[in-house]
Amino acid sequence: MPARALPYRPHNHDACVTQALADARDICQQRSARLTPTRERVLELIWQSHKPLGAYDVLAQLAEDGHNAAPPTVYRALDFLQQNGLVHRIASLNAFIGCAHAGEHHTGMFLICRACGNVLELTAPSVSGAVQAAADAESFELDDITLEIAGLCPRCQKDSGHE
Amino acid sequence: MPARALPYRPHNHDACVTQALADARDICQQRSARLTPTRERVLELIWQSHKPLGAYDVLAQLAEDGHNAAPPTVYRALDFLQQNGLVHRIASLNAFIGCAHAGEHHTGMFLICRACGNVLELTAPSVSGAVQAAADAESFELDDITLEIAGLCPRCQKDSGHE
DNA sequence: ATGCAAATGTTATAATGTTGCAAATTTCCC
DNA sequence: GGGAAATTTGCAACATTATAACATTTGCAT
Ligand SMILES: [Zn+2]
Ligand SMILES: [Zn+2]
Ligand SMILES: [Zn+2]
Ligand SMILES: [Zn+2]
Repeated sequence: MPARALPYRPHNHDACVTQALADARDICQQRSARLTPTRERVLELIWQSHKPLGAYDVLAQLAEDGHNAAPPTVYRALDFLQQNGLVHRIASLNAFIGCAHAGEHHTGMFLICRACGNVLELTAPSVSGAVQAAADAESFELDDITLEIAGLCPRCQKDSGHE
Repeated sequence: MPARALPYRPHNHDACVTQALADARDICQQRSARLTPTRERVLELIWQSHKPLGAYDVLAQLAEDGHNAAPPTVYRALDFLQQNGLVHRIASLNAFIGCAHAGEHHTGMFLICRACGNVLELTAPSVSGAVQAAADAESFELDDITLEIAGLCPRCQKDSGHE
Protein backbone atom coordinates (compact mmCIF):
# COMPACT_ATOMS: atom_id res chain seq x y z
CA MET A 1 0.00 0.00 0.00
CA PRO A 2 1.24 3.50 -0.79
CA ALA A 3 3.06 5.52 1.80
CA ARG A 4 1.13 8.38 3.34
CA ALA A 5 1.62 11.47 1.22
CA LEU A 6 3.63 14.17 2.88
CA PRO A 7 1.62 17.29 2.19
CA TYR A 8 3.69 19.96 0.47
CA ARG A 9 6.83 19.06 2.40
CA PRO A 10 10.02 18.32 0.54
CA HIS A 11 10.84 14.66 0.42
CA ASN A 12 12.47 12.10 -1.77
CA HIS A 13 9.89 12.07 -4.45
CA ASP A 14 11.66 9.48 -6.56
CA ALA A 15 10.75 7.02 -3.84
CA CYS A 16 7.10 8.02 -4.13
CA VAL A 17 7.24 7.42 -7.85
CA THR A 18 8.95 4.07 -7.53
CA GLN A 19 6.45 3.00 -4.93
CA ALA A 20 3.50 4.18 -7.00
CA LEU A 21 4.70 2.25 -10.02
CA ALA A 22 5.23 -0.89 -7.97
CA ASP A 23 1.75 -0.55 -6.51
CA ALA A 24 0.32 0.00 -9.95
CA ARG A 25 1.92 -3.19 -11.25
CA ASP A 26 0.46 -5.13 -8.34
CA ILE A 27 -2.97 -3.67 -8.77
CA CYS A 28 -3.04 -4.32 -12.49
CA GLN A 29 -1.84 -7.87 -11.98
CA GLN A 30 -4.64 -8.54 -9.52
CA ARG A 31 -7.20 -7.14 -11.91
CA SER A 32 -5.52 -8.72 -14.94
CA ALA A 33 -5.37 -5.31 -16.49
CA ARG A 34 -2.43 -4.76 -18.78
CA LEU A 35 -0.05 -2.06 -17.64
CA THR A 36 1.69 -1.71 -20.99
CA PRO A 37 4.90 0.29 -21.41
CA THR A 38 3.11 3.38 -22.68
CA ARG A 39 0.60 3.27 -19.84
CA GLU A 40 3.31 2.77 -17.29
CA ARG A 41 5.38 5.60 -18.72
CA VAL A 42 2.40 7.96 -18.62
CA LEU A 43 1.77 7.02 -15.02
CA GLU A 44 5.42 7.64 -14.21
CA LEU A 45 5.37 11.05 -15.86
CA ILE A 46 2.29 12.04 -13.94
CA TRP A 47 3.74 10.89 -10.67
CA GLN A 48 6.99 12.70 -11.26
CA SER A 49 5.14 15.99 -11.05
CA HIS A 50 3.57 17.15 -7.83
CA LYS A 51 1.41 19.42 -9.88
CA PRO A 52 -1.30 17.96 -12.06
CA LEU A 53 -0.24 17.43 -15.66
CA GLY A 54 -2.41 18.21 -18.63
CA ALA A 55 -2.78 15.61 -21.34
CA TYR A 56 -0.70 17.73 -23.67
CA ASP A 57 1.99 18.11 -21.04
CA VAL A 58 2.22 14.35 -20.94
CA LEU A 59 2.30 14.32 -24.71
CA ALA A 60 5.22 16.74 -24.73
CA GLN A 61 7.14 14.64 -22.23
CA LEU A 62 6.58 11.55 -24.32
CA ALA A 63 7.92 13.46 -27.29
CA GLU A 64 11.10 14.16 -25.34
CA ASP A 65 11.43 10.40 -24.91
CA GLY A 66 11.44 10.19 -28.67
CA HIS A 67 8.00 8.62 -28.56
CA ASN A 68 6.13 10.13 -31.45
CA ALA A 69 2.70 9.98 -29.87
CA ALA A 70 -0.55 11.61 -30.89
CA PRO A 71 -3.27 12.85 -28.52
CA PRO A 72 -5.33 9.65 -28.60
CA THR A 73 -2.38 7.70 -27.28
CA VAL A 74 -2.25 9.87 -24.19
CA TYR A 75 -5.97 10.08 -23.65
CA ARG A 76 -6.31 6.34 -23.97
CA ALA A 77 -3.56 5.74 -21.46
CA LEU A 78 -5.16 8.25 -19.10
CA ASP A 79 -8.54 6.58 -19.49
CA PHE A 80 -7.02 3.25 -18.61
CA LEU A 81 -5.25 4.67 -15.57
CA GLN A 82 -8.43 6.33 -14.39
CA GLN A 83 -10.49 3.19 -14.90
CA ASN A 84 -8.06 1.33 -12.72
CA GLY A 85 -7.95 3.96 -10.04
CA LEU A 86 -4.33 4.93 -10.62
CA VAL A 87 -4.84 8.57 -11.52
CA HIS A 88 -7.51 11.18 -10.96
CA ARG A 89 -8.66 13.86 -13.33
CA ILE A 90 -9.01 17.28 -11.75
CA ALA A 91 -11.98 18.76 -13.55
CA SER A 92 -11.30 22.33 -12.51
CA LEU A 93 -7.82 22.14 -14.02
CA ASN A 94 -8.29 19.77 -16.96
CA ALA A 95 -5.34 17.88 -15.61
CA PHE A 96 -4.35 14.60 -14.06
CA ILE A 97 -2.60 13.55 -10.88
CA GLY A 98 -1.47 10.23 -9.47
CA CYS A 99 -3.84 8.71 -6.96
CA ALA A 100 -2.37 8.73 -3.50
CA HIS A 101 -4.65 5.91 -2.38
CA ALA A 102 -4.60 3.51 -5.28
CA GLY A 103 -6.17 0.20 -4.48
CA GLU A 104 -8.07 1.58 -1.52
CA HIS A 105 -11.73 2.28 -2.08
CA HIS A 106 -12.04 5.99 -1.53
CA THR A 107 -13.45 9.25 -2.78
CA GLY A 108 -10.73 11.77 -3.25
CA MET A 109 -10.84 15.36 -2.12
CA PHE A 110 -8.22 17.65 -3.59
CA LEU A 111 -6.62 20.67 -2.00
CA ILE A 112 -5.29 22.74 -4.88
CA CYS A 113 -2.92 25.60 -4.14
CA ARG A 114 -3.63 28.45 -6.50
CA ALA A 115 -0.18 29.91 -5.87
CA CYS A 116 2.20 26.99 -6.29
CA GLY A 117 -0.11 24.58 -8.09
CA ASN A 118 0.60 21.63 -5.81
CA VAL A 119 -2.28 19.32 -5.06
CA LEU A 120 -2.86 17.19 -2.01
CA GLU A 121 -5.32 14.33 -2.15
CA LEU A 122 -7.19 13.60 1.04
CA THR A 123 -9.83 11.15 2.07
CA ALA A 124 -12.18 12.65 4.59
CA PRO A 125 -14.88 10.23 5.71
CA SER A 126 -16.73 13.01 7.49
CA VAL A 127 -17.03 14.87 4.19
CA SER A 128 -18.09 11.82 2.22
CA GLY A 129 -20.63 11.08 4.90
CA ALA A 130 -22.09 14.57 4.83
CA VAL A 131 -22.29 14.50 1.04
CA GLN A 132 -23.97 11.11 1.09
CA ALA A 133 -26.47 12.35 3.66
CA ALA A 134 -27.26 15.43 1.58
CA ALA A 135 -27.81 13.28 -1.49
CA ASP A 136 -29.99 10.86 0.46
CA ALA A 137 -32.12 13.76 1.68
CA GLU A 138 -32.97 14.47 -1.96
CA SER A 139 -33.37 10.78 -2.81
CA PHE A 140 -30.48 11.17 -5.18
CA GLU A 141 -28.52 8.02 -5.98
CA LEU A 142 -24.90 9.04 -5.73
CA ASP A 143 -22.41 7.69 -8.24
CA ASP A 144 -19.37 9.87 -8.16
CA ILE A 145 -18.17 12.89 -6.21
CA THR A 146 -16.04 15.67 -7.66
CA LEU A 147 -14.62 17.64 -4.77
CA GLU A 148 -11.89 20.14 -5.51
CA ILE A 149 -10.83 22.86 -3.11
CA ALA A 150 -8.90 25.87 -4.38
CA GLY A 151 -6.94 27.97 -1.93
CA LEU A 152 -3.51 28.49 -0.45
CA CYS A 153 -1.30 25.76 0.92
CA PRO A 154 0.52 26.38 4.21
CA ARG A 155 3.81 27.22 2.53
CA CYS A 156 2.25 29.74 0.16
CA GLN A 157 0.33 31.43 2.98
CA LYS A 158 3.65 32.19 4.66
CA ASP A 159 5.28 33.28 1.43
CA SER A 160 2.55 35.80 0.72
CA GLY A 161 2.98 37.24 4.24
CA HIS A 162 6.43 38.81 3.68
CA GLU A 163 6.32 39.73 0.03
CA MET B 1 -35.12 36.35 -2.84
CA PRO B 2 -35.51 33.40 -5.20
CA ALA B 3 -38.21 30.83 -4.68
CA ARG B 4 -37.05 27.47 -3.38
CA ALA B 5 -36.15 25.34 -6.35
CA LEU B 6 -38.48 22.43 -6.87
CA PRO B 7 -36.13 19.56 -7.47
CA TYR B 8 -36.86 17.74 -10.71
CA ARG B 9 -40.61 18.23 -10.38
CA PRO B 10 -42.54 19.79 -13.21
CA HIS B 11 -43.51 23.37 -12.54
CA ASN B 12 -44.08 26.64 -14.28
CA HIS B 13 -40.52 27.30 -15.18
CA ASP B 14 -41.29 30.58 -16.91
CA ALA B 15 -42.04 31.93 -13.48
CA CYS B 16 -38.63 30.78 -12.25
CA VAL B 17 -36.98 32.57 -15.14
CA THR B 18 -38.92 35.76 -14.61
CA GLN B 19 -38.12 35.70 -10.93
CA ALA B 20 -34.45 35.01 -11.56
CA LEU B 21 -34.20 37.92 -13.95
CA ALA B 22 -35.94 40.25 -11.54
CA ASP B 23 -33.61 39.15 -8.76
CA ALA B 24 -30.63 39.65 -11.02
CA ARG B 25 -31.67 43.20 -11.81
CA ASP B 26 -32.01 43.95 -8.11
CA ILE B 27 -28.67 42.42 -7.24
CA CYS B 28 -26.87 44.24 -10.01
CA GLN B 29 -28.49 47.50 -9.03
CA GLN B 30 -27.32 47.09 -5.45
CA ARG B 31 -23.80 46.35 -6.58
CA SER B 32 -23.93 48.96 -9.33
CA ALA B 33 -22.99 46.28 -11.80
CA ARG B 34 -24.35 46.79 -15.27
CA LEU B 35 -26.73 44.08 -16.39
CA THR B 36 -26.58 44.99 -20.07
CA PRO B 37 -28.99 43.53 -22.63
CA THR B 38 -26.53 40.89 -23.78
CA ARG B 39 -25.74 39.83 -20.24
CA GLU B 40 -29.40 39.71 -19.34
CA ARG B 41 -30.23 37.70 -22.43
CA VAL B 42 -27.48 35.20 -21.65
CA LEU B 43 -28.78 34.83 -18.12
CA GLU B 44 -32.28 34.30 -19.46
CA LEU B 45 -31.11 31.64 -21.90
CA ILE B 46 -29.29 29.81 -19.15
CA TRP B 47 -32.26 29.93 -16.84
CA GLN B 48 -34.63 28.69 -19.51
CA SER B 49 -32.83 25.38 -19.50
CA HIS B 50 -32.92 23.11 -16.48
CA LYS B 51 -29.85 21.48 -17.84
CA PRO B 52 -26.56 23.32 -17.80
CA LEU B 53 -25.77 25.08 -21.07
CA GLY B 54 -22.36 25.11 -22.66
CA ALA B 55 -20.94 28.42 -23.82
CA TYR B 56 -21.39 27.39 -27.42
CA ASP B 57 -24.98 26.40 -26.75
CA VAL B 58 -25.57 29.92 -25.54
CA LEU B 59 -23.80 31.21 -28.60
CA ALA B 60 -26.08 29.18 -30.86
CA GLN B 61 -29.18 30.49 -29.10
CA LEU B 62 -27.96 34.05 -29.50
CA ALA B 63 -27.45 33.34 -33.18
CA GLU B 64 -31.12 32.34 -33.41
CA ASP B 65 -31.97 35.75 -31.98
CA GLY B 66 -30.16 37.19 -34.95
CA HIS B 67 -27.38 38.32 -32.67
CA ASN B 68 -24.17 37.73 -34.57
CA ALA B 69 -22.00 37.04 -31.54
CA ALA B 70 -18.54 35.56 -31.30
CA PRO B 71 -17.24 33.38 -28.47
CA PRO B 72 -15.72 36.24 -26.44
CA THR B 73 -19.13 37.87 -26.19
CA VAL B 74 -20.53 34.83 -24.49
CA TYR B 75 -17.55 34.13 -22.30
CA ARG B 76 -17.46 37.72 -21.14
CA ALA B 77 -21.12 37.69 -20.30
CA LEU B 78 -20.66 34.44 -18.43
CA ASP B 79 -17.68 35.84 -16.54
CA PHE B 80 -19.75 38.81 -15.49
CA LEU B 81 -22.62 36.62 -14.37
CA GLN B 82 -20.27 34.40 -12.40
CA GLN B 83 -18.53 37.36 -10.78
CA ASN B 84 -21.87 38.58 -9.59
CA GLY B 85 -23.04 35.23 -8.34
CA LEU B 86 -25.80 34.82 -10.89
CA VAL B 87 -24.58 31.65 -12.56
CA HIS B 88 -22.30 28.77 -11.66
CA ARG B 89 -19.91 26.94 -13.90
CA ILE B 90 -20.07 23.17 -13.58
CA ALA B 91 -16.49 22.10 -14.11
CA SER B 92 -17.27 18.46 -14.75
CA LEU B 93 -19.60 19.42 -17.60
CA ASN B 94 -17.96 22.56 -18.98
CA ALA B 95 -21.34 24.18 -18.68
CA PHE B 96 -23.25 26.85 -16.84
CA ILE B 97 -26.40 26.95 -14.77
CA GLY B 98 -28.36 29.70 -13.10
CA CYS B 99 -27.64 30.12 -9.41
CA ALA B 100 -30.62 29.09 -7.33
CA HIS B 101 -29.42 31.16 -4.39
CA ALA B 102 -28.29 34.38 -6.00
CA GLY B 103 -27.61 37.11 -3.51
CA GLU B 104 -27.24 34.68 -0.64
CA HIS B 105 -23.73 33.90 0.46
CA HIS B 106 -23.38 30.20 -0.15
CA THR B 107 -21.25 27.42 -1.54
CA GLY B 108 -23.17 25.44 -4.08
CA MET B 109 -23.31 21.68 -4.28
CA PHE B 110 -24.69 20.23 -7.47
CA LEU B 111 -26.59 17.00 -7.94
CA ILE B 112 -26.18 16.11 -11.59
CA CYS B 113 -28.35 13.38 -13.06
CA ARG B 114 -26.35 11.42 -15.58
CA ALA B 115 -29.54 10.13 -17.20
CA CYS B 116 -31.66 13.23 -17.73
CA GLY B 117 -28.98 15.86 -17.28
CA ASN B 118 -30.94 17.97 -14.83
CA VAL B 119 -28.99 19.64 -12.08
CA LEU B 120 -30.15 20.60 -8.62
CA GLU B 121 -28.20 23.13 -6.61
CA LEU B 122 -28.17 22.60 -2.87
CA THR B 123 -26.57 24.35 0.02
CA ALA B 124 -25.58 21.91 2.71
CA PRO B 125 -23.98 23.60 5.70
CA SER B 126 -22.97 20.24 7.14
CA VAL B 127 -20.97 19.52 3.99
CA SER B 128 -19.37 22.95 3.87
CA GLY B 129 -18.50 22.58 7.52
CA ALA B 130 -16.88 19.18 7.04
CA VAL B 131 -14.89 20.47 4.07
CA GLN B 132 -13.74 23.50 6.02
CA ALA B 133 -12.69 21.27 8.90
CA ALA B 134 -10.73 18.99 6.60
CA ALA B 135 -8.96 21.98 5.05
CA ASP B 136 -8.21 23.41 8.48
CA ALA B 137 -6.69 20.12 9.55
CA GLU B 138 -4.14 20.56 6.76
CA SER B 139 -3.69 24.28 7.47
CA PHE B 140 -5.04 24.94 4.02
CA GLU B 141 -6.65 28.31 3.45
CA LEU B 142 -9.84 27.60 1.59
CA ASP B 143 -10.91 29.90 -1.22
CA ASP B 144 -13.41 28.08 -3.32
CA ILE B 145 -15.14 24.71 -3.28
CA THR B 146 -16.07 22.75 -6.38
CA LEU B 147 -18.53 20.07 -5.36
CA GLU B 148 -20.34 18.19 -8.07
CA ILE B 149 -22.18 14.94 -7.53
CA ALA B 150 -23.00 12.70 -10.46
CA GLY B 151 -25.71 10.10 -10.11
CA LEU B 152 -29.38 9.41 -10.72
CA CYS B 153 -32.18 11.74 -9.78
CA PRO B 154 -35.31 10.25 -8.18
CA ARG B 155 -37.28 10.30 -11.42
CA CYS B 156 -34.57 8.54 -13.40
CA GLN B 157 -34.12 5.87 -10.73
CA LYS B 158 -37.77 4.91 -11.20
CA ASP B 159 -37.53 5.06 -14.96
CA SER B 160 -34.59 2.69 -15.05
CA GLY B 161 -36.53 0.23 -12.88
CA HIS B 162 -39.17 -0.73 -15.46
CA GLU B 163 -37.29 -0.39 -18.70
C1' DA C 1 -0.54 -21.68 -37.36
C1' DT C 2 -5.05 -19.43 -36.99
C1' DG C 3 -8.22 -16.42 -35.22
C1' DC C 4 -9.90 -13.16 -32.02
C1' DA C 5 -9.71 -9.32 -28.87
C1' DA C 6 -7.13 -5.69 -27.02
C1' DA C 7 -4.01 -2.12 -27.80
C1' DT C 8 -1.71 1.26 -30.67
C1' DG C 9 -0.80 4.30 -34.74
C1' DT C 10 -2.46 7.92 -37.76
C1' DT C 11 -5.09 11.52 -39.61
C1' DA C 12 -8.39 14.54 -39.21
C1' DT C 13 -11.67 17.18 -36.73
C1' DA C 14 -14.65 18.70 -32.89
C1' DA C 15 -15.36 21.24 -28.70
C1' DT C 16 -13.94 24.58 -25.47
C1' DG C 17 -11.67 28.78 -24.24
C1' DT C 18 -8.37 33.01 -24.87
C1' DT C 19 -5.69 37.16 -26.71
C1' DG C 20 -5.33 41.52 -28.72
C1' DC C 21 -6.92 45.46 -30.58
C1' DA C 22 -10.31 48.71 -32.51
C1' DA C 23 -14.88 50.75 -32.22
C1' DA C 24 -18.76 51.97 -29.68
C1' DT C 25 -21.07 53.06 -25.52
C1' DT C 26 -21.67 54.70 -20.95
C1' DT C 27 -20.16 57.39 -16.93
C1' DC C 28 -18.61 61.19 -14.76
C1' DC C 29 -16.84 65.63 -14.15
C1' DC C 30 -16.88 70.23 -15.54
C1' DG D 1 -24.26 69.96 -23.07
C1' DG D 2 -19.04 68.86 -24.04
C1' DG D 3 -15.28 66.01 -23.42
C1' DA D 4 -12.00 62.87 -21.08
C1' DA D 5 -11.91 58.31 -18.90
C1' DA D 6 -13.54 53.89 -18.19
C1' DT D 7 -16.41 50.09 -19.46
C1' DT D 8 -18.37 47.31 -22.78
C1' DT D 9 -18.72 45.26 -27.28
C1' DG D 10 -17.23 43.61 -32.03
C1' DC D 11 -14.16 41.09 -34.43
C1' DA D 12 -10.38 38.17 -36.09
C1' DA D 13 -7.23 35.16 -35.09
C1' DC D 14 -5.49 31.68 -32.24
C1' DA D 15 -4.72 28.30 -28.28
C1' DT D 16 -6.03 24.39 -25.70
C1' DT D 17 -8.46 20.25 -24.75
C1' DA D 18 -10.67 16.15 -26.44
C1' DT D 19 -12.70 12.77 -29.75
C1' DA D 20 -13.94 10.10 -34.16
C1' DA D 21 -12.83 6.92 -37.56
C1' DC D 22 -10.22 3.50 -39.45
C1' DA D 23 -5.92 0.94 -40.34
C1' DT D 24 -2.32 -1.80 -38.16
C1' DT D 25 -0.05 -4.33 -34.77
C1' DT D 26 0.35 -7.07 -30.67
C1' DG D 27 -0.82 -10.57 -27.18
C1' DC D 28 -3.00 -14.63 -26.26
C1' DA D 29 -5.85 -18.81 -26.64
C1' DT D 30 -7.16 -22.56 -29.31
ZN1 LIG E 1 -7.33 8.79 -5.10
ZN1 LIG F 1 1.41 26.10 -2.44
ZN1 LIG G 1 -25.57 29.14 -6.23
ZN1 LIG H 1 -32.88 12.78 -13.90
